[in-house]
This record gives sequence, structure tokens and C-alpha cells, in this order.
Amino acid sequence: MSRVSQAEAIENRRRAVAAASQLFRERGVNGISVADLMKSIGLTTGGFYKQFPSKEALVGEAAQAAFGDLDRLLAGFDEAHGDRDTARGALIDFYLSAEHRDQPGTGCPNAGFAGDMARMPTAGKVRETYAAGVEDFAAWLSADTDGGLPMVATLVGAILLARATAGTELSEKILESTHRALTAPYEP
Amino acid sequence: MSRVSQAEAIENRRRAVAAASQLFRERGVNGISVADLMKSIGLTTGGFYKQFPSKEALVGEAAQAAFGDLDRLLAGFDEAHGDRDTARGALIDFYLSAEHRDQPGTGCPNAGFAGDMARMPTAGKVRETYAAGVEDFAAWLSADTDGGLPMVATLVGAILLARATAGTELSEKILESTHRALTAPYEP
DNA sequence: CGCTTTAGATACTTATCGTAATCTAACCAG
DNA sequence: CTGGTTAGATTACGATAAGTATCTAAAGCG
Repeated sequence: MSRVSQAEAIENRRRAVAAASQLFRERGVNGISVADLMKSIGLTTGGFYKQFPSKEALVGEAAQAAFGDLDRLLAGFDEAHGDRDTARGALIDFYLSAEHRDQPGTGCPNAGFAGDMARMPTAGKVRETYAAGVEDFAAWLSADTDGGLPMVATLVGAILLARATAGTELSEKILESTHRALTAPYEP
Repeated sequence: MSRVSQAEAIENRRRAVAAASQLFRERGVNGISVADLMKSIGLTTGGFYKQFPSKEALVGEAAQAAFGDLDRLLAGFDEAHGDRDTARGALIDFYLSAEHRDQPGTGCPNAGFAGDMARMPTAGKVRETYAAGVEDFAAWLSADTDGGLPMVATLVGAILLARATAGTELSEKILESTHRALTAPYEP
């Protein structure tokens, strides 16, 4: 096959971004090649460069898509639980779970893209996109954004450390003790 | 030149590990090639494979060396300040500084190796080495290790987020608000 | 001193990458 | 219905990577 309808082309583009959003979080930007990325949605490199100027250009779109998924997830938590406090508690339960640790591809983009973002051009739209995502997450976690940032740091740090130590008994300890600290932080 | 004395060979090996320890933290394991790594200490690939079986084998040694540096740094903080509480405060000041953010190569290995560790074979000596380093750091931060783990998570998460958002005004906010939360956590 | 050993240099193999050029067939405008 | 446009396939290219083989000269043993 070679030419598809405009609607299919747009859909294929979307699927490429969605696949990248997941695979970049799973294996890192350098962990997946353009060829393999396209193969995962049944296409080849030719189609890629008709849709994107470069692989780097895809990183920003993939991150934005992932943050969009997070937004929807957070909205779901808000809907499922009445108030924000309960929703936040439920989110922390999920965030610091073994499931979330073992599913980076569909997990938090703040954590999944952190490593790759640090090695991107300091001045660029990609970093702005990522920073906006971090800020939004902090705003959801706390009434004032600045207050939420330390909590984002704790959550992201815990899940990244748990992933880095996965297979070790320490990994579970990190999740448990951080969960304890976040849900009852003011106990002596 | 070709053959050097045994003492020089040992010293060259040590320098390779030290360079890797720094460059892996700066650019990631995949961000530096064996050839460039050896060039940075004035040698070539030939020498590398006489000392190490593979590049992966170097990762564990590099991490261990970095954790050794951290141990010495912490001992220095203990010595400079009388008690552990003061030393910990000084460490947090440094940890959440712009200098530490901008110097990942000589910075905390818990943060610098976190990204690469997550993509290493789940069962292996490398991860055990890393996990031991995390545990040691937690033990230094808190009397009981389990209590220190959430603080490690917060510190590591904050510095990684600050690096990922470097060049954005959010980066400073992350460092500042996390510093505030860690040094005066029980304020309303 | 002379022989063997070996750290490191040099050059090569093999593999994989991002990207460009060319090709092909079907969509869609006129 | 027809022909120009274009999404995607195919192939090719230039870099760069990890790892290997061969060569060298000095070290260090006797």
C-alpha cells in the first residue's frame, strides 16, 4: 500500500505520537528508533518524515500527548471522588504503587520524560511544554502551585528510585515509606 | 606509546572509571562512547578492552566510584559541622542549589544514575550496587533508613525536575519551594 | 642482557542509527 | 474520468557505535 485518505493519514500521525508517547517513557528517547517506532504501528520510516521534520520534533508532541493523558486521569479522579482531598489521596495510592512503577509507558510523564528532558537544548519549546506539565500537576496537588512542587518532587523521585531499584527489596520500601510520609506527614 | 608500567596501567584504569563516573552522570551511559570516554583521558579503545570486558561492566564500577565520592562528601559535612542535624541542613542547602543542578557530573549519583539504572537488567550486580548506595544515603539523612527514604525521594526528585526544567523559571521555583518544605516542613 | 609478556595504538568488522532520495499507487480536485 | 498530488514503501547514505584483531614497544622477569 502507499497512499491513504487524508483522514487515515491524520489518524496515522496521531497513532505515531501516541506510540512515541508510550515508548519514549518505557525505553527513553534513545531507546527506540524511528524505524521501530513506526513498525509498532504497522508503518515504515517513509511515512514518518512526511509527518514530522525530525525525531526531536516528535519528543515535544509525545510529551504533550502524555500530559494530556495525565490531565484526563486527574479529571477522572476528581469525578470519581467528590472532593480534591480524597482524590489526591487516591492518586497518591496509585502513584506509589508497584503497578505504576512497572508500567512507565502509561505512567506519569513528569517521571517518564524527566531523564530525557534534562538532555534537551536548554532553550526550546520542548522544555517549556514539559515545565508547563509539571506546573499543572503541582497545581492539581496543592491549592498554590509553589506548595505542590515539593510534593511533585517527592512523588517523581520515589517512582524513579523505585524503578531504578526494581528487583531489589529496597524498591518496595521506597514506595511504602514514601506513601507513609505523604499520607501522614505530621506524625512524630 | 604502547606499554606502560603496572602502576601506570592501574592508574589508567582508575582514571577510566573516574571519567566514566562523571561522564555517565553528565550525558547518560548512552551519551558517551567508549572511544570518546578513553579519549577524554588521553587513551584509545584498545586500552579499554584490556581492562574491562564490556561497556556495561563499567557502569557498575562507575556508580560505585560515584557513591564513594558521595560517602567522602558526607563525611566532610560531618566533620565540618559538629552534629548530624547541622550537617544535614548544610547538605540540603547544597543539594537544592543551582550549582548542584548545573553540575550533574560531580553531583549526587542517586540522581545522576537513576535514569540509566531503570533500564538495566532487573537482576544484576549493578542494581544491587545502586540500591546499596540509595540505602546508605537514606541512612545518613535519617537515624532509621526507612525514615530517610522519603527524603531521598524528595531530594532526588527535586534535582531531576530542576534539571529537566533548567532554563525555565520553574526550575528555580522547584529548588526554592522544595528547600523551604524540607527545612521547615511543619509550618502551616 | 635477552626473552616473554602485555598495555595500549591502530585498523577493521558489524550493526544500527537518523535522514534523504526515489518510487508507487491510490486519493481527490477539476 | 483523468492527472497531479501525496502518504507511505523501499532503498540508499553517511555517522557513529561496540567490540575484535593485529601490531608495537616497553616492562619486567630470568
